[in-house]
Amino acid sequence: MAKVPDKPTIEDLESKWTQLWEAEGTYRFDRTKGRDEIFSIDTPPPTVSGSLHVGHVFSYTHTDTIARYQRMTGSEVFYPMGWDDNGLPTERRVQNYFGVRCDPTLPYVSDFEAPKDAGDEQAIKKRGDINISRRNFVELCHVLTTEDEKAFEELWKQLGLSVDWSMTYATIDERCQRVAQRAFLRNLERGEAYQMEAPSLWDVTFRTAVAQAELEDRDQPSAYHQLRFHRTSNQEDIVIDTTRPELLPACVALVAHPSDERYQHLLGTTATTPIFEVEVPVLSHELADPEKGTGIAMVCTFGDTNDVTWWRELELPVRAVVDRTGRIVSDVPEAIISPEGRDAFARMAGKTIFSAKKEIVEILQDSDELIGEPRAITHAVKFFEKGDRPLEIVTSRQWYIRNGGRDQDLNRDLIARGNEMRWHPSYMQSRYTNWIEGLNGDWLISRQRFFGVPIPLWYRLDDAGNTLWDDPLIPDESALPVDPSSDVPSGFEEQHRGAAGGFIGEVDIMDTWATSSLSPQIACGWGEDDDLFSRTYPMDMRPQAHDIIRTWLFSTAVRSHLEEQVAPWRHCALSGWILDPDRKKMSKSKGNVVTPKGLLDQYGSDAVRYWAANGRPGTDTAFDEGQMKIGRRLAIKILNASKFALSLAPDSKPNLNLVTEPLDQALLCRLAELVETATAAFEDFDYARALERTERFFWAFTDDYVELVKARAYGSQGAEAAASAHASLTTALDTLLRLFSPFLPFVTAEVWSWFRDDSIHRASWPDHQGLSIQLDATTNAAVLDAASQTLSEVRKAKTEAKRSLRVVAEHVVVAATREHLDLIESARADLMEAGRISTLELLAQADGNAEVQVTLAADE
RNA sequence: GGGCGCUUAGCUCAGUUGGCUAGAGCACCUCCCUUACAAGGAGGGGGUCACAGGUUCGAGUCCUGUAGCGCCCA
Repeated sequence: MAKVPDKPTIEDLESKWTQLWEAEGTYRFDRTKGRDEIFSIDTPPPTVSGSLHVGHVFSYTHTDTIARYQRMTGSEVFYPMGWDDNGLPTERRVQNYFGVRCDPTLPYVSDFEAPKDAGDEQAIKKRGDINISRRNFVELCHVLTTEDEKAFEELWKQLGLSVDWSMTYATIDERCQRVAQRAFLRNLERGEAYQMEAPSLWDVTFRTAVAQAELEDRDQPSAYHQLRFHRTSNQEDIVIDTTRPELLPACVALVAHPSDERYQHLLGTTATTPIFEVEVPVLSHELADPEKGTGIAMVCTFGDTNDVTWWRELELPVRAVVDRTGRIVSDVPEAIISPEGRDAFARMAGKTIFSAKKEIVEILQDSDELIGEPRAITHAVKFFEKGDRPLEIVTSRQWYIRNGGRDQDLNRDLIARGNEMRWHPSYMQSRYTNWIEGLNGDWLISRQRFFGVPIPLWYRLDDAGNTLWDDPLIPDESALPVDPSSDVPSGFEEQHRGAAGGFIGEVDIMDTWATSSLSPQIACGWGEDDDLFSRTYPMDMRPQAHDIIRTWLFSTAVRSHLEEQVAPWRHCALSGWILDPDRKKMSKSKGNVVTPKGLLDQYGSDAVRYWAANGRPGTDTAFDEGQMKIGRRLAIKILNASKFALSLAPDSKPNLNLVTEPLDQALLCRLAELVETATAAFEDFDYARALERTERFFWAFTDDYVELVKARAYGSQGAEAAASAHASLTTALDTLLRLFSPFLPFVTAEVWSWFRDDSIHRASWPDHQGLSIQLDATTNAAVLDAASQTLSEVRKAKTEAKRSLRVVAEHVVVAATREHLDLIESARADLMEAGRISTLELLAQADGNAEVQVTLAADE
């Protein structure tokens, strides 16, 4: 047992205690415990792409307070940490850092060495990018992410997360790949995964399909172009407004609202497109907006998602003119037959959307088919959330997982899974429900990227070398993970790859969510460690930010529903965001991100945690160094107050039998109330409330109670009275340290070590009933309030007289009800000593508030 | 346009079954080197709880509407 230091300090507590916790296995998970004894936490693995920011510190601290609380209530906490290193950010860093490009058609080179000039921008620019195979590319990704993971782990340790660091995983490691591929194959087997030639939103910059969850609308300047469509006989033209005149050759129909009287007479007839002279039907559909443009729209392959709906529901043909690079295709669509039409198309072929639009506008103007000038408008356009060019819609073969977007029953089931989880705060559930209700398609999981988990399939080639997409070659589960670009399906040899009668590998990888949606399965050892799985799944808690409800939370619920017919967690805790001082969301793209390392060094981890834990569940919180300063002050105060209590009563074990003084009993009574409140708050995942109440109690404890009993504790009223104060002080200290320990793990561990041999972080959470049951039934907690209030009045009198607090109060008169005076009477001796009162007179009056008159000693 | 939240002191926020004479910290002002703590401590000023109605003995709290802000989705 360490001695109480003369000059306690919070400096360097982090390095001391992280080492001790590591050495003693304080947070080690004991997997022999049964499911009922375990509290399992599904930490969303942070994306390892350079640096953490304070938002991570914020929300992971929230989780850690819950983990620590649960551990103290006797739960065995299962709290592994993962790293999400899939995806674009890593891929781009690898490309730039090493100067390489992935070419999935290249063979794997087993003795490939990372370029020596990695990180040297100029050298890389000079030599140009090196093309390498996917497997070699992924290996380079590992080189970088391993470094990042180390840095992350160090920071988390410094922050004091009570994670079992022996159980980390990375979403691209071999086990995660195996889990992701196995889950996919099971989905495939049950018909939940399927491939389809379908229109999908396509980012021409990233050359990849984009899922519904990754979309965002952005207002873009555009322009309505008014075009004439011609009728077959000499009737008047149909005038339409379009923002995409370059898609005119892709036009397949005109569509008006069924109740729009202006166009009733046209429904069922046909019209021909200007310039290209293609005959298209005039149809009706609810989605045509009579308010928009002229009220009748041109349907193309595919200008926007409405076009896709119309194509599907009106059974229209496909007439694609935009390729995946975002350019007009070179082959003239078959539907265009007129020589003029074909010439016009030839002028657009190969051009970008932008240039093709200029070209067609010119053609339209020259032939007088464009009415007036284009009219500028602003409208919402779909973007990939990470992209900077509007998405195009292309038709391609992609893999999907059913998520209720096209299936009413599944949709309902998934919404119902939301009721199996408790949401913190509860209103967040409606975000989940609303998202599912608004789905209009299944989950697109194909990504035309390199760094990620490959879709584990091959396809046969027939004797003519055509790919037989519909009957994929499926690996045995025991062979997973596989990379179809370098591994060979059973029954084939590498030489058969790409050859007629042979096979080809699927080149796409899975969406990063297709792996990270399996974090409960990954963490709990699904299919790898059935024993662990049965003890930890479904998990108790999943914390996350509220912006990923539609992505991460939802996709995880989908996988869990499909695989285990259960909700993945019992509690979803949603944390808010960090706002900068201008109340803008902190994000890398805004460049207003604060990195946490400096803050942890400057204020101490406990102080930063204090700030974070003050952010209420689900509530956005301003970044506020002032709060960290307060946290730091609180930590120091705990050290000093503890030093005082322990130096007065070094050997005193909390023993409530010794607590005889009414004031001391009153304190413990209030303490029991505090424990009850803090416990209830934690049970409701409201760590912020628990902290706030504990802190409020603590300041009142040091300001008033400690001051009131100080003299008595030094022995001024005899041994028995002193013992009562000692027992009360040590009980309060012992309890407060436990209540603070989830928030301030370092300073509480430090103080605990001054008088206890065990770890406070394995100690039990205080029990309010255990505390109150030992108190005298006649205990009146109001004694503390009355004494504190009176002391405060005496101090006020001294302060207002601009005198020192040490000055003697010769005569103090308290006028109050008999009842109130009785309270003061029972703390009379303490009050007189704390206030340096010579004569304390209690004056009974019938009613009214207590009044205190103070006569100070004359100046010396 | 739909959904969800927020609006309380100059700032950041508490206020959880309606009982408040509305609180805390920061900032500001005054005072005090007091043997746990000057990286302290003791005090003070400061609010028609966004607005308008309603329910109630009683509303910051419940209901309705309005406005502004934010987020998510069309």
